[in-house]
Amino acid sequence: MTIKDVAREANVSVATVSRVINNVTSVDKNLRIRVERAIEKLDFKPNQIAKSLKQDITNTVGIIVADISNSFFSGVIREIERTINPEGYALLMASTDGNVQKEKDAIEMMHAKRVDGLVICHVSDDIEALIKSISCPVISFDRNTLSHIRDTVYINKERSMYDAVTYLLKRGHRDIAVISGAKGLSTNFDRYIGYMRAYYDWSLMARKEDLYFGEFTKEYGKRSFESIMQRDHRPTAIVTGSADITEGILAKANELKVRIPEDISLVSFGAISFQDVLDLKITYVDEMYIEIGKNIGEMMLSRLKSPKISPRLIVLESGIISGNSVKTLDET
Amino acid sequence: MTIKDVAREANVSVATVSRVINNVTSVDKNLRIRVERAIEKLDFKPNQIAKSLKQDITNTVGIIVADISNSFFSGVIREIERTINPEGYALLMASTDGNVQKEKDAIEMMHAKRVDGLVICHVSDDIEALIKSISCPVISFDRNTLSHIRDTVYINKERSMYDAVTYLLKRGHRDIAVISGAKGLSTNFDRYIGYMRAYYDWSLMARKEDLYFGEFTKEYGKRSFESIMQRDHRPTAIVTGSADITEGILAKANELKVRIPEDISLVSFGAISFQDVLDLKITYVDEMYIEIGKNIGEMMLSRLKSPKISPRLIVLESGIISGNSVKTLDET
DNA sequence: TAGTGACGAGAAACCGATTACAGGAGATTG
DNA sequence: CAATCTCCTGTAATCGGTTTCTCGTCACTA
Repeated sequence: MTIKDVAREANVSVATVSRVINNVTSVDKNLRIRVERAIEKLDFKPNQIAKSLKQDITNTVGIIVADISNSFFSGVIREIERTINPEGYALLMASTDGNVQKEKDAIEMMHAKRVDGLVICHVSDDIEALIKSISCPVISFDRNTLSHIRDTVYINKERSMYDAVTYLLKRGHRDIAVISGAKGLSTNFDRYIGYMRAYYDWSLMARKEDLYFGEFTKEYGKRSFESIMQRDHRPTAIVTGSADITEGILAKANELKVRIPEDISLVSFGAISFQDVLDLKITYVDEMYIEIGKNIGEMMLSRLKSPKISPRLIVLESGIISGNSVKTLDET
Repeated sequence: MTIKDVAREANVSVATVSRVINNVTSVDKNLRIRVERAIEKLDFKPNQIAKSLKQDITNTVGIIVADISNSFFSGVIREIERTINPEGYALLMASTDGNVQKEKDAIEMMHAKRVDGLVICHVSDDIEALIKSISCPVISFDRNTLSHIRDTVYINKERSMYDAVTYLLKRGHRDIAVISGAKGLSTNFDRYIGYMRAYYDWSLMARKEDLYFGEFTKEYGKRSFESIMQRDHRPTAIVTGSADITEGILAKANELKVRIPEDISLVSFGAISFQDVLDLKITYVDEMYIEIGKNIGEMMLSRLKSPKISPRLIVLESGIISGNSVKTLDET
């Protein structure tokens, strides 16, 4: 079932059929009706692949993240879809599991399939050459790409961490631990700098043993928290790097009968989904996945319309939502 | 940058380049080397679109669900991806928001893009004609498609509901409410039948006012629970249709200071993610998204290899995981 | 040495659409 | 009324690969 069959059925040329379908230039009314009848009769559906080949447009945007079942990513993706779908774009997705090779494979696959645009939350910095070699617009998110001139959307994590730590310092905490994801990610470097800057501004020395940079997982949250609880000298507060980590901490705290905030205070990056089920309201930094997704989607649409405009950087400033997971300490 | 450029650079025909790339038939060693050098030098990446057009194979599987940010769906999708990625398939996704028109659009889009296979958790039964018209294999999941002969993967929800209700009946409950999603979905019809069957077997009459069929959302869970709490004659137990609904109930119960299981017992379809944070362990029916995703992925791969074999139905039997959210009532 | 077969490489058709180009019919103008 | 212009429509090229077909070369056999 191709455009040829329709042309034969309607007794016109394939060109005319194509013109009717895309209603470009005026077509004689009678012919148009004949073609439309034929299309209906044969239940003809144009082959996008052929169209894409000729026009070099696929109406597809690729998205590469570590794990689509992570609620932050799936939230962002959902919002991107909501934004670009009305304009006719579909979403081709790939997960990397944080694996550099998989990430490279995913980028090559997206290029091979000629996506019109690519959204990526990259794991490795080793992909710049690859990205440069593919010709479509690329938007990075949740990662700072200082040196690389490219469209980017992210939350100012340095600022957020600075605010979170300052929030704790103001309430008397002087020994604050950080539990976050892999050290190599820019998003964690940003957190590190924010932490150090707050300590610097308060003329305090940070302790190396207070920095836990491992994985953005519930499991890592559990492990780190347990290890903190076994220390002789414990921090009085913890800032986590993601909602998953926070959940791990809460689970382990529940298991070990550690009370929050009585025994240790907690500030989370990202809200946990069951906030309203607990009497404990976690103080958290909003991860704003809806805003991020929307910004990415809109940026992509504008970029697809005008590829030539210079790269833009959208830095979202997030705020702290106060709960009751932080205890105010007496100054001594 | 096309295969022609490579052919010119290597001073061979395009056919030879193609043969080298796909290493089909033997190619002279010298020529092969020349071609490989040219590919490397020009950094040539074949255009999948062109290949797809000729071969009528896109190496892409489509997936259509209501909402990708729903944790059940994103979990299933992740597992599907894990299964089919190693075989070279990518995932094209579309959300429907439970909207019939969007669902139809999504199916047409998938067909236009000529996916090799399609996985769908459909909203409407009104799509059979559409599905039949597209020529690729289609797998339904989490929906019973009694009348339609098609590959299907789902959990036996009738049985699960029967077990859940029986579990409660055995513990002395005689007035059990159900809060679940839209009445029109087969998955809820199945729950309904399971519920009625249990009541029948125990020679009890079900009450119409105990059946809340609305939406699979946290919000609906809250609303329904609140309305239950305002009733004069309250049920002693609730079975929910999804983890989202359960979360809504827990949130509202926390707000209204209703204690579980002291004031009302609860059984959930699907585990909540923060089970281990609470002292309350919800008794739940495992939703088995990993098994579902894996079964779908494997079914799809086998189907893509042998399209002719007759449709298969995989019905997963789920079990009840006991917690402490159900109170045993004294028989009166 | 002529005939046969195997093998490898290039030419060209092909996939299914879009689109540049050419040409015919009818309208407009001098 | 002839020349020119417009407007449609069809023919054929095109997108970038794959694949069939054809043909030349070489080894082997009779």
